[in-house]
Amino acid sequence: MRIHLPLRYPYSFAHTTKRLKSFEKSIYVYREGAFWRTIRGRKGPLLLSVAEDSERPGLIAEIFGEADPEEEEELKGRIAHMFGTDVDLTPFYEQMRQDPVLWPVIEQRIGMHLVLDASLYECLVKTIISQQLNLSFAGTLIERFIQLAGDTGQFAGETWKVFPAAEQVACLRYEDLRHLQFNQRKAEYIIDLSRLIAEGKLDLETLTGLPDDEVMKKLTALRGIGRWTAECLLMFGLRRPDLLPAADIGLRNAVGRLYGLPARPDESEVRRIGEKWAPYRSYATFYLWDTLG
DNA sequence: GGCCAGGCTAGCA
DNA sequence: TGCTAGCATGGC
Repeated sequence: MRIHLPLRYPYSFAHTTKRLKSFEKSIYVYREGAFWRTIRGRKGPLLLSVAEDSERPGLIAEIFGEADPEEEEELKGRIAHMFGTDVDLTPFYEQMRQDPVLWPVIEQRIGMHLVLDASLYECLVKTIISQQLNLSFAGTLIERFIQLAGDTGQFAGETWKVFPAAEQVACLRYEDLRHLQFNQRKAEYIIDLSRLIAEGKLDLETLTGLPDDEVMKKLTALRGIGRWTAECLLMFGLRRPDLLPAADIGLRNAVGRLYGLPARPDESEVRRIGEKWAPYRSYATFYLWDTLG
């Protein structure tokens, strides 16, 4: 199945996928100009490749595996949402020109969009795993988690891992994750969350229609999810435009460095500096994180 | 070896 | 309501 996706420019596929290369593991691969990963379709795992369309402006997505023909429109919508193809960055850029410190950072990355995870569940689990860990080790743990709990798909003779569904993780024991070097509480957070979903007591998709503050309230009521994790889901799972995870250590470092502050700013200082980025604080955060490399 | 990581909870004042 | 120790382990 081949799907053409028109783009809203400015859109730089190179800037947009650059960040993904650092996540290259079993479910993310970037080769020959195309981004590859597995997703879950109605009938089972699918392999997705996305690249720039060489014949006309836009992206071209190819889907391998047993996709339901009636699923095409749905898949098109999902991929468009993942890659932000209908997001217009122009108003954000117009506003950021007013910030002489941040603008040069943005100007070097014109057309950089955010690529979302394939599901809210995947986003939430990855974010919980990443809590308080350096990104390198967090990536190692995510990879081990996928290898342990994820299933596999066969596509054109190649075997691919698929990010596990909540039902698969719900069957694990805490000690299974302990063996991967998760701490006890993180193992509990992830398995307990997965059990809630598998038992039908929590439906992350219902968050899609709620305003930011209600999403925050629902998520932070769950054990293991604090403000930072909820903000990350809003930004990286739901593509909400105006979040500022001001307590985030990486964001504080980036702001301190860029604005030439004598010491790392605290949360309130970041919030004060970031006020002028509203209503696009998520994008400002995303571009600032990108400066950390 | 020591300190820090794109935090959160539980326990205490 | 606000503060803090403890968590586990890699990276530097």
